[in-house]
Amino acid sequence: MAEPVPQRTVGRISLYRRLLSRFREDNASHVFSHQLARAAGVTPAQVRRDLMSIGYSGSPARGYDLEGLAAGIAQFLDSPVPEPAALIGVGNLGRAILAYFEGRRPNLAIVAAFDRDKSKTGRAIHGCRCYPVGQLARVMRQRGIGIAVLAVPADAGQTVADRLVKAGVRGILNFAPVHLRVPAGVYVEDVDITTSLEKVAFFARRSAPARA
Amino acid sequence: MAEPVPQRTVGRISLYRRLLSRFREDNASHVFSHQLARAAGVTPAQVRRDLMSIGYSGSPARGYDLEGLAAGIAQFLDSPVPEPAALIGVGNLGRAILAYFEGRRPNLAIVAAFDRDKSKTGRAIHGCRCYPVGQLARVMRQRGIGIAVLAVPADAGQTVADRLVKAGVRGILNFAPVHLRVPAGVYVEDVDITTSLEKVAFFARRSAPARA
DNA sequence: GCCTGTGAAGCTATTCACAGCT
DNA sequence: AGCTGTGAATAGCTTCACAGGC
Repeated sequence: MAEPVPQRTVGRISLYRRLLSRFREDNASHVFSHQLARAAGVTPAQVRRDLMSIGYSGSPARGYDLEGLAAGIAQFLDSPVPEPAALIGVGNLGRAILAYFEGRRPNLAIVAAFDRDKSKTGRAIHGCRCYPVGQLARVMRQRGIGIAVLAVPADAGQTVADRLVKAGVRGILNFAPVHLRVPAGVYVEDVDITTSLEKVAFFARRSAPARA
Repeated sequence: MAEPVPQRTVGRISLYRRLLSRFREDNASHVFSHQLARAAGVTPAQVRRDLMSIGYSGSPARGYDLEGLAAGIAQFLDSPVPEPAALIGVGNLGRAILAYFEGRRPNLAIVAAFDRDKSKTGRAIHGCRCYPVGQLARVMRQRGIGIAVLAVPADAGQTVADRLVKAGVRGILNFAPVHLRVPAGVYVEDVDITTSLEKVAFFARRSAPARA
């Protein structure tokens, strides 16, 4: 941990981990960098550099040991203690996100949901209890929640972000199409679906026409 | 259009456009680069360079004309003709995406949905007609669809991508947590929610503890 | 004075290319 | 022969800093 690991590398490490299961299914015990690279859509050198930067080593003869690598990634990426997360905004997108993460990684799970609409609160949705936003700070502190997934409309984004910061949030996964202004020390990762679709449309147009 | 505009710039241009409406509401007729920069969370120099790279100029005295800039961005980003898109995978996430884009940009709309589950096909969901995947190629060609949003499980991702390519797709917005192997000329933009959440957890942990 | 447009500098991330190992 | 680990080179992106204009 001498040098800070670049953000992109962290993202790819998470990807590599998911790919490992595929090699396990083939009853392989080791993978080479070029195999992982092919599966991830990056260059072999990139894979080697990424694994180097998290301090994991392979053997020139056999490549990377699957189990050892999985353990190495877990040690690098995962918290040793559970990291409960909250969802704010139980609309269409919020519910889809709840369903998406339901029962995935026990150590990194959405354990509470919040909405301002009273008709959504008081019950459980996809196995997750739903509270009114007024109880945000109380529930977050009580359950030790430091991570939030924000799936509210754009105009509510900053207001909710401010409340999250006051409640001690340390990281936000932001689906609201606004730039959030947060103090240093709070990490924000934006997922901007509209922009992503516009990028696809733009670059699709530039590419060579499929056929005559 | 002498030099190719970088991918990141295209993303930010899309963001800037959405921010413009906020300034319009304040009855402003012009914006300075530092205002846009602040709203977008980037540096003023970045804004100027981005606008330069799409060939739009402001005036040193007044900044950028709101209407002119909006028109300039539209000319750069948008297709002059409608660009119909398809959604493949009408699960929780797929339905949320349909709702999200319903009635947004008339020129860039999801006009057809596909699923392999017969119980979902034959009806309209969020105003979008839903077909069995078997009809993918037929409907896509008939309606001139060149853009696809992929919201299927990981194990179906590559198979569906292959079918899309055969049906003449030019760009894919991929929510499936797999790397898609597509021929050159097909643009793929990945949205990997699991990786994003793991990044948030990772960097949240590194940041300074909120308080004592 | 404060802005834009932009060449040049600076950074960060990726890829090259090869020594060393088996 | 073919792999990993890694310094060095490259490419790509961002920021600096200032000339030019109102």
